Amino acid sequence: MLIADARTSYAEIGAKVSLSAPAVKRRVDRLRSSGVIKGFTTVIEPAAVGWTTEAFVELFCTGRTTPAQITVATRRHPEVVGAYTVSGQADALVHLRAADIGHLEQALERLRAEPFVTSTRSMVVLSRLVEVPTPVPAPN
Amino acid sequence: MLIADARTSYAEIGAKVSLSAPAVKRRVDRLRSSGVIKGFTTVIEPAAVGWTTEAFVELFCTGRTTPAQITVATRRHPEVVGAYTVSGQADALVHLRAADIGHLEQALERLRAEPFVTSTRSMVVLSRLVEVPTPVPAPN
DNA sequence: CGTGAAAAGCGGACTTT
DNA sequence: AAAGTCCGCTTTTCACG
Repeated sequence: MLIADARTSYAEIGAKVSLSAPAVKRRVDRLRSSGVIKGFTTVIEPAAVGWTTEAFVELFCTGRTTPAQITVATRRHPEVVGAYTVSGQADALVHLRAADIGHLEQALERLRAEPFVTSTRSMVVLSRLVEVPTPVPAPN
Repeated sequence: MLIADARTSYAEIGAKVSLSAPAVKRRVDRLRSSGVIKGFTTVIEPAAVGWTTEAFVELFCTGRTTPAQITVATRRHPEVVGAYTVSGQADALVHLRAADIGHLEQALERLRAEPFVTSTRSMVVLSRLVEVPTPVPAPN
């Protein structure tokens, strides 16, 4: 219920699971401190705040590039909203969000300038078909 | 502030921006109805709920495959947490989350069985380096 | 947009199971 | 160890100016 709406009251959750509001709060607190719940966020429509362009970029890196290096490098670029080391030909996959194509090009140029990047392969997103904010665990 | 913590009180936000709590609520309500704010969610650690494997899969499709077709097909698979039509060799990029490699293999098999899929190219995620839940608009 | 007031929700302390 | 109850305090949400 908190995935569907992070502002759901403890009493309302309690009504669904037959628990008192304080009991629900204690459980949520426990989920937070045990790291299951990482936090509560707001889902924004990127286009509504001027971010209309999105791309996935495969990174090909020099022989001894560590994941840590890629992490610190990609974090420097505000356009990076996701980065993963992957199996396959590429070493990493980077998810970029930019204001427009010009901005994307510029961000990509900066990314390619990183010393360990040997080449890249870009996929510009034409349309977002599906995007689940949080993976919902299968209900029992 | 609601991106950083969706449960921040209106009074606290108001203190930061010099506005009364009701004024903040009215603005948030307006952002919701205008579609800027799509909702409030909880960020879960997938591994904590048993989803330890992740992959990005490029989809190569038959000549006349529509985005709508890909949308309905991918939505049928609960492992799909993201899907995008893209420029480049591939027609679409699909983000999958599964319990383990076996589950991922099975999900991939099901995806490949879709009639319009001619071939796929998978990148299994080795480690998640960066993941921003919501793209934070640059502060002025 | 601010104010003030009513209703709802939160988060302790304490008791019970 | 975890749930329930009680209760003061905060937050939400409304009507009004």
